[in-house]
Amino acid sequence: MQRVFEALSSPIRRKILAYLAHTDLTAGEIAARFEISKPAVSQHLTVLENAGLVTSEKKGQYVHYSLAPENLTNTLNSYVQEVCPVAKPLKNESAAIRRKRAPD
Amino acid sequence: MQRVFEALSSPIRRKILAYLAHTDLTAGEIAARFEISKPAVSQHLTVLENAGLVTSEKKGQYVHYSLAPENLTNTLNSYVQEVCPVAKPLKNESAAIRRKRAPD
DNA sequence: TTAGTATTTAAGACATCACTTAATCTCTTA
DNA sequence: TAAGAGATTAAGTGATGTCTTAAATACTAA
Repeated sequence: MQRVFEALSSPIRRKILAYLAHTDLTAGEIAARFEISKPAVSQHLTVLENAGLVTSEKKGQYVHYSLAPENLTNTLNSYVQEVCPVAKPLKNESAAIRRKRAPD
Repeated sequence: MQRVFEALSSPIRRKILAYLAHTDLTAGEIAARFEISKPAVSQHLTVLENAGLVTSEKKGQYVHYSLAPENLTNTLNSYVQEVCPVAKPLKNESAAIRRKRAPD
């Protein structure tokens, strides 16, 4: 919980998550999308991984990073429910998406 | 967005929000629940207010703080939808709560 | 084995954050 | 008006976060 919110407090880290939401990327591919140094990006990736928001897998000399969406979703939704139990949980558009899925 | 996540990155500030989720409190009542100094709490309240997560109203010599649940809910839910558009948005229990409300 | 690429680790500089105490401001009430 | 309480502002200090460059590690391929 703490690590998740700490990880999300950085704009760069949120941007990394946004990239990974579209597709997996290697460390180098992620670093190429920012103007800061590779070690700096690597440190951000470590923070995200320690928060359980991304996973990494070494393939040869590359390290592939993937989004771990469940932890982010679960943490934020749980927190919203904890602090705002009576709040309208979602915007209409997302509610519409949800209706198309099988409710379990 | 940035201010919201920045505000939520502090355990003390999240705890303040949790208190305010139950009831409005004055600055002094909030400060009494923590071991840090009153000015420190006041600074945290400023951060929360600048993020739009709480509102304050001066009544006589007291300042009453209230949760502003909509901004928190909207920001976090929007963010979840942005990064995890295919994720199951809410836990079952909260989905149940939602079903009881009028969907608009 | 050697050179080159991908990535992380290490060390240190600099900025920002969170706290403290002291001072200030506002309001109440004797 | 003066004293006192509630709250914030100001100023300074120590801790934490984020960046850099340099070095180390791991893998690939000539």
